[in-house]
Amino acid sequence: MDGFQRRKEQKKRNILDAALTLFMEYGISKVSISEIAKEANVSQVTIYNYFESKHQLIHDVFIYYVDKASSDFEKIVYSDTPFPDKIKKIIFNKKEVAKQINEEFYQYLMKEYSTEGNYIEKIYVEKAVPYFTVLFKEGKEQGFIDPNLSEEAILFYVQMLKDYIQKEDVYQKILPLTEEITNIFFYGIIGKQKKDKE
Amino acid sequence: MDGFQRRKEQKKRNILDAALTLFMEYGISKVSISEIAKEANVSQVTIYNYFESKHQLIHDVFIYYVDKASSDFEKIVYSDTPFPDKIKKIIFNKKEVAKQINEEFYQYLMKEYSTEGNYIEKIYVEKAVPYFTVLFKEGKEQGFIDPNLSEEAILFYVQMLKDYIQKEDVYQKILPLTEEITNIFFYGIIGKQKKDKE
Amino acid sequence: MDGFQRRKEQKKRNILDAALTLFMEYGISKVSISEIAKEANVSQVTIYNYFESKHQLIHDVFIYYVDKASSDFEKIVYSDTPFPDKIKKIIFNKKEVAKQINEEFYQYLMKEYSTEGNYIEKIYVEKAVPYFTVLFKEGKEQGFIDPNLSEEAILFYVQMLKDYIQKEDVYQKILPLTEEITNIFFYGIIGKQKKDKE
Amino acid sequence: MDGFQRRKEQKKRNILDAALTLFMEYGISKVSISEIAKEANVSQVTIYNYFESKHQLIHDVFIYYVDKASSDFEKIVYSDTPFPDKIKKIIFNKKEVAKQINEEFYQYLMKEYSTEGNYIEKIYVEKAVPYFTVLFKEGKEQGFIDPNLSEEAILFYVQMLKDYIQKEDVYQKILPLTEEITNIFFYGIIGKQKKDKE
DNA sequence: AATGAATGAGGGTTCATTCAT
DNA sequence: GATGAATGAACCCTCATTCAT
Repeated sequence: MDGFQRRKEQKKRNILDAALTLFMEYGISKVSISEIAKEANVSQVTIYNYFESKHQLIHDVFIYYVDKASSDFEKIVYSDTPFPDKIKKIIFNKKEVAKQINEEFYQYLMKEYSTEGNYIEKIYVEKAVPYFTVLFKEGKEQGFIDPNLSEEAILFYVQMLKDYIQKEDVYQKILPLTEEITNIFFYGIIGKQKKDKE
Repeated sequence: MDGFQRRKEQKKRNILDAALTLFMEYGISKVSISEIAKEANVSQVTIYNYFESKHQLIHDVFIYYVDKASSDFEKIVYSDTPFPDKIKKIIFNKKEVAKQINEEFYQYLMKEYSTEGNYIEKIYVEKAVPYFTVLFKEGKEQGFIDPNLSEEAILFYVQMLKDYIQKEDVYQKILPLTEEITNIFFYGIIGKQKKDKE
Repeated sequence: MDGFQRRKEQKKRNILDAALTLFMEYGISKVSISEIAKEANVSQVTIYNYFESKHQLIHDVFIYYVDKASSDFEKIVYSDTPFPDKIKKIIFNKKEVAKQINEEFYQYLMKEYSTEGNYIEKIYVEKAVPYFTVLFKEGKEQGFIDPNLSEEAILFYVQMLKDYIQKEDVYQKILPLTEEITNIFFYGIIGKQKKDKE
Repeated sequence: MDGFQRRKEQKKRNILDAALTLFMEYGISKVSISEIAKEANVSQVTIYNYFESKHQLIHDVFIYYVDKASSDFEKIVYSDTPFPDKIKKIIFNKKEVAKQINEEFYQYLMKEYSTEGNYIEKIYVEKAVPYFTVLFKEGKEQGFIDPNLSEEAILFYVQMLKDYIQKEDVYQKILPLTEEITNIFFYGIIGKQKKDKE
């Protein structure tokens, strides 16, 4: 990739970054192309030169986001850390993805692309799910996960916790409860039971 | 309340209903005053006569919504049903509130009102939390809830499950996992452990 | 029609007039909604309140124009004037329609509506052709028109002359040739031939 | 002209051809520089290197067009064909110019250049009129044209028929009327009269 | 000479809100 | 009190044109 290409890619990334930041902060429909342009220090038209339409930009930002996020997953999953800590990190560590993803972002994509054969879903599954699979296998082997539980159910559960906690307003309130939440996750609301003869 | 008043109140409710329906279906920013007016069979200006601005309308719709929702809670909490079924109902039963509440609705309010000293939060706490308290007390007495768990933690957990599952797209996917999800909620991902001497 | 209605209709006509004037002067694509708004002394949005889109406005302007034009035809056809003078008037008299119709106007409509089953064509035929028929019958009876000529052919011919001469730039140049053009129309380029025994 | 020059000229022609094609198909204002660039396989800037502005490009395309068209005239006029057939060819033969010229093209030039002392007019007169003159002389000598008719009048008449028939939509409708139209052109709407003692 | 990248100006359209009746 | 009519501001997008390489 020569200098031209590199600078071009850089600018594209600038725009994607600016858009991602704004989308996550204010939602999608509240953010105008002109605001993104200002944030990225380019003209509106430049954005249109790189992305055909706002729709397309949103789509590309999503891909960009999923890429980033799944690469963070990967690091955690293959890191040299005890299983429970990995889970904690995934659920609670906001640093893992630069910032939270605004819910509208997800909603928008789900709606807009629902006609395209769950394209979004497909991408997500391809990129992120494999790492989860590896993680859950580890969890089961080490006795942290009930072997009777399906991968889908656990995936849903982790996803939910993660997504929910990512929300700015929730995050603040939940911080002091981290330990408790983790416990519920592992042992349920009924609490840790003594094992036989333990 | 005389006839005039009553008719006036009725019209106000019509508008609130129309707005709520549309907000939940399409999100807030996608719904225009003109659409609400059409749905409620009044003129746009009539809406302004009752509610100062779109902002104010949204706010009032939220109050209206919370009222409705908490009344549903109340019924469940005080119903003659085993504790686990109450929980299931709260988490999974979509009927409890007419339709799902669009996420943007929540987000919008959280953001718009965050400056107003968590006004929304206050309302929610006042209306809905008391019922949860009653419910959790019951749960602890019957041994379904670890007595060491704080009310906040459980509340958060229930809320999260409930909110998340309310999402249209999630709901469909989760249906077959209902049993498993419930199990995780009660016993954690580690699964049901045998109690001593049980 | 009460006062409200009348004023509304009046405003609609103002807009149609403004649009017609501008379209005929500058063509369709060169005229922006904002210019029409300025010319009609209303805001852009008002135009959108009356006409759904620029497309629709153009369409309505066309109907408006055809109505006006055919009413002018009617007057000429049923007036108490010798046949040749009627023809002359139709072809040369610009006053008959306020101003010339810009060619792009016609083209635009033809293209845009070609999918709608020649809607434009239908309107034109309904409104204007009947008067031509009356006129040609008169011409044939009085021996001014070769009885072997089909109505279509003559209609085409008159139309063409009329349209062509309506063009601003052509009109100026043609004025001194009026007599000659009329002669060619009646007697062809071969000129007036003596009739038998005349 | 060396190789450089020749290649340069070729590229210029490519651009002119591309522009002419597109203008005739879609009109002038609907065609963007970027589309012309794509059609001609050059960059937008290259177009600006050869032609100062879109305005200038349009102008040059017109010259290019008139050149082409008048060369077609020339061939017909000097061909070995009876006079009436030459006329027919000129009026009805679309092949003579690659495709019809979009009306807007003509209009645009007429308007834009009207301030420049009828520059367009001048070019047209210089290039095309001389051939018409030759033709009409032939017509008069052979008795096909009334010797009392001025050249201007006949020129106008032929031009008009030609232009009008060139229109795509008109052309289709007129085809079955060719014979009749020709007759009207030669003998007028009054029809062929018997000559004395004929 | 040729191009990819960038842009100011402007176009059609929608929206929350106000005016006038 | 209720409404039809009107609007300023903003949005997405396109275009002719220029900059930088």
